[in-house]
Amino acid sequence: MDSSRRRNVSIADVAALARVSQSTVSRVINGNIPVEEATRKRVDSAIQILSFKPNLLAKGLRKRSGHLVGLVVPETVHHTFASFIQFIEESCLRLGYNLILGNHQNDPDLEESLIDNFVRRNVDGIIFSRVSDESRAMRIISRTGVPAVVIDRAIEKESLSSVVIDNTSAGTLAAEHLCALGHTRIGCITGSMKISLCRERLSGFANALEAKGIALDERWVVEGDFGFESGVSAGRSLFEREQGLTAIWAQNDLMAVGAIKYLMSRGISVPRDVSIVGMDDISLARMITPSLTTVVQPFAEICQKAVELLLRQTDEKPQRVVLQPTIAIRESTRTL
Amino acid sequence: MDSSRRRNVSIADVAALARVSQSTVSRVINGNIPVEEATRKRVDSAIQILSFKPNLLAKGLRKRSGHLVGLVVPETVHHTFASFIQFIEESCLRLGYNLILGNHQNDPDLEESLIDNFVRRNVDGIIFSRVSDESRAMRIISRTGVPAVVIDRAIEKESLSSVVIDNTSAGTLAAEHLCALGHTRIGCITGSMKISLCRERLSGFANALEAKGIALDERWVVEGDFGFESGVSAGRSLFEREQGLTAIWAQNDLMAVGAIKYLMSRGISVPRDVSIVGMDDISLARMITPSLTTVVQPFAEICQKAVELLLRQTDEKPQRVVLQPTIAIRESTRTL
DNA sequence: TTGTAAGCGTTATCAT
DNA sequence: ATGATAACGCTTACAA
Repeated sequence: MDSSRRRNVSIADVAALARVSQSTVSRVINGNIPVEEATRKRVDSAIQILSFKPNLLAKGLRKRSGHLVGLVVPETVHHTFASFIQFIEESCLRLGYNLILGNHQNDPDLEESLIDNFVRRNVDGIIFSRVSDESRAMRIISRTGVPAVVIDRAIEKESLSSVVIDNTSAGTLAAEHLCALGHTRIGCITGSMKISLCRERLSGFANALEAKGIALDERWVVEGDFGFESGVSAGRSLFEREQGLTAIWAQNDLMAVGAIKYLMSRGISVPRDVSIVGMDDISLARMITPSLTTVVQPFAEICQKAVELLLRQTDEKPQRVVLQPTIAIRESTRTL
Repeated sequence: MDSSRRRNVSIADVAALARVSQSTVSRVINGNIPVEEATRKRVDSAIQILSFKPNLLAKGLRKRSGHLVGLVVPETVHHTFASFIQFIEESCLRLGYNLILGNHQNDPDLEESLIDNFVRRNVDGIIFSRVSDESRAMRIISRTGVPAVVIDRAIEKESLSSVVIDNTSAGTLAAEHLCALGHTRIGCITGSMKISLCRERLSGFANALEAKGIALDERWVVEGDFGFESGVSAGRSLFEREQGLTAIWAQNDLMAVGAIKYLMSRGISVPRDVSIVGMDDISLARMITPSLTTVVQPFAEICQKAVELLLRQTDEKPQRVVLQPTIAIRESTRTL
């Protein structure tokens, strides 16, 4: 079967077979403009017979809307991003949009070219999870006027819509859980302090502890980079010299798991000797032993909200949606 | 800045500014047809001035090629699929193609509509990792004549190109490693035996053991479904009654981790009491304690090959590329 | 080397 | 309610 350069069956073929004009076929397909029952039937059956599927490039070109949502992430292997991709694709599909995906590897040039490509495909909007070069991305976005939403990490400038979680509240949740278990010597492994959400998490954590009369000694706070390895090193720097810590909150699960890895390598037992709380609730959290108590991000809602925001975005001013985290208590924490 | 329905700057604008015809502009952009140095300069500067970016829908419509690769996966949260997405996107981008992504959730209807959508976007090819309904997918593919490649799991019919690993050899690798450590009472947790690759892995494993004079008792083989939970149950059914097993190969890492989870909950130590080998080498493998000895799949090469195969595919007959796995030895196995 | 014009497959405007 | 026809923004014969 020679299949290489077959001409697509087009609206014209349908029109010919149904003995109507192309416009009528279009009307039948889109169903917004009235068309007589009899002709509709003829058209419908012609469509069936030819198994006609309207070409989306032509439609997108004409309507200046590709029925396409672009998603930009730094990479896809991290569970967090994989979740975003999953849920965003689902939400898009539900609304009849397809997802076009790009990872910049924290390379601003790559990111720029991705955005460019998306725009050139008449995407109806772009969702960013992490931006490698804020100002540059902003510039392109505002130049082209494509709707955009940032998730997970808020942008400094208020010019873009975003869906984030209440990071202060995340810190509070972790702190209150550990306090309730009777811990008083509590440490924290943060993400990069350049990132505002990490600072927010930390201050929520510190304030909640303080409210219980517990001080967060600054030697007990160590900065990581959200990666597994940085969790290992952070664990080392917290426990190499004995400081009497009995509990740690890591600002994401990967670092929590890294810290656990270090502790176990030292023969320190979790949770008998030290309680660990993570954040994100990636699937890994249930798989390790001990399973990880963690502050859970509502990934599904974040994504759904983001897509809604993106596609409903008439020229209104940018919105910011804030969702609340919860906490899942598992085996890695216990009463002192 | 009113940005909502601005007309895109088009090739016509460039032509006007450079005082040439559209075709000349097109020639300059695509660079295949000779054009005089002077005019090229005028056109180039006009392009700069207007910061013209050719619209990809128009181009794709005209050329009957969206410069787009479709990727169909069952879901994106599993590390395996996340890896595929990552590497395939990279490979595509390197060749100037964008990636459009869809997850069918093992729902054949959804899968069909995804494929349809992709075709309607004039994709240059579709890569499948797992197919939810083989025959149906096949039908659509061959009806539309779009190039397609299956990765990770070979299709029964030889009508499609595929990139797979040598699963027999994977089994051999696992078996030989465990034999070398002196184990003789060795079990296996397989994926679904309906899947041919699982049967291949098992026979490779069994044959290699046999070659060393070791029998694989059929009570020591239990079937899982590649999920974490099934690894837990498989662990249970292998160790609930004492059978004296000292080593296990799980056909993927998730099940291996599940088995470890079960063993630890029973107070059985890995690797002191039981050695465990996984397969895939997902990032999790290095993160758990003990880190997991595992048969590693060359994800990056698989994806690169798949994209190459897909895009180089002239109307030749379907090809099958087989890649070799290796083994990474870590903490979860030790000499008996 | 360059320009003209047709075509890719839709939708939208304007008649009828 | 339906049909012609001009866009949408590009490539590609065919001419010049």
